[in-house]
Amino acid sequence: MTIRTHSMKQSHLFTKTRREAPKDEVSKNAQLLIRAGYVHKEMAGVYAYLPLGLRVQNKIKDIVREEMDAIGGEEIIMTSLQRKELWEKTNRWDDETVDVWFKTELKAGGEVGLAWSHEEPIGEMMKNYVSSFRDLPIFVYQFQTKLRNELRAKSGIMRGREFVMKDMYSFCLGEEDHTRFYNKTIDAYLRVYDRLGIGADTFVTFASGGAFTQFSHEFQTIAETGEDVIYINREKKIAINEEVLNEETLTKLGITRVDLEEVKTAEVGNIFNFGTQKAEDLGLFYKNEKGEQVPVWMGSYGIGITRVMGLLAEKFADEKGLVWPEHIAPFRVHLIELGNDNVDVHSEAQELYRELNEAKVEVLWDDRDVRAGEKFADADLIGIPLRVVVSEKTLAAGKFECTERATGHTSHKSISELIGHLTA
RNA sequence: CGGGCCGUAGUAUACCGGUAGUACACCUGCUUUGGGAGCAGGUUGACCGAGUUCGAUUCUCGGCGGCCCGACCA
Repeated sequence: MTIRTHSMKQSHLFTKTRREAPKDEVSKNAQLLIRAGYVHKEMAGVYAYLPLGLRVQNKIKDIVREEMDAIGGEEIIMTSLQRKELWEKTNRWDDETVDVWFKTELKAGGEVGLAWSHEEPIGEMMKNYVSSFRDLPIFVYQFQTKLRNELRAKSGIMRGREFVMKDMYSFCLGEEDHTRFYNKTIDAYLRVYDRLGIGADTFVTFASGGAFTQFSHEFQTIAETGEDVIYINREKKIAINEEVLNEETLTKLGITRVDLEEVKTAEVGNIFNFGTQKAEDLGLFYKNEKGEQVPVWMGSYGIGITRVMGLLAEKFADEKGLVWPEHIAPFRVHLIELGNDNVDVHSEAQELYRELNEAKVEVLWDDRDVRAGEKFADADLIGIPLRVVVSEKTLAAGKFECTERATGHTSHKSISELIGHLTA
């Protein structure tokens, strides 16, 4: 699990909120995330993740990590610099074939590529570890920064030139094993999207498959900012990408065109069956029980971590700012202390902060010496699920004022009631 | 890569062929203190290069950068 501090004082946070978004930032996710201090734009399509943004990114990764581990994934990190020769083996070094390459040269001589995918390097690496049928299956995954020289970056953090992706690769004995794992991954992905709060809007989508299978599967989430158009059947919970929408597909899936609803979506995941072609190109073989040389059956499985974050930012927001789901929010509680010059209020806030920490509740404590209105506006913008106010009023009442960001619902709770509520 | 729009303080916006004004932010002081406070004072700016011109932030060209539409996303 990611190690991070549980809580922090807002006076310690170096980022600031902004009243206005940069004028040339049109996408909603970038506007909100920049205004609230989650990300910093370095250049078009390239964003830095600041303390709040990194916490959110890590929460998303944690959920994905748990689900990948649960189906047998082993986490690794591959390299960002990649060998030219490797990609020449599969004829994908050429800019004509792959048009998103960033390439550079070693001072010592030789050309290297900057990682836009890891299919080839990981297949090559596995030659070191796979030689017998006893070595398979292998499922590995990583969270890695991908670099893609897109002609046009757009949509804030949803389509950048540098972005974080979870990519998993499966290495199986043959089609049967592969299919079993492939289907397990579909279930795992659906659990991920459920836990991210977008399960109801996310559809497994039939898309063009490439050289080895008729279809690949995309995971598409209904979203206004989406770049894709898909056709969904809510009842059967299936969807078809427009690129494969034809009579043949419809017949195969047992539906007709009138059963389908056209929606705009964002692709949040994509999984592929490579068959044995890539292993053959790379020379990744194993010996079966009979001593025969057999190519490994490969698959790849991606989730765009930062794209999902952008999508969540857009989907969970209102006119005041971000409204993070509980398991994604950078903190669980935003503790607002009003009237810092009141010694009793301050010590009460300190005590609450201490007790919440002890109860393992992540808190952002707004201990700044600014006016109430500014604290409330910032809290709304930052979008932490529960706002807890400590002030002279709450001190007199003997209970804290607790307001849910999503609903605006306010209740008054004692420390023990609050902790009970949060740890229930 | 094709097409379009744009580039003025940290941010957002004005005006202007004669060296730039406002708001927020920031700094100082006083007042204020439950929904982005008030007053007073202060700091900060024309993307780069060339051309036209007596003079260019303003006009022209080029570069660089940003956003949008399309294409692309194997």
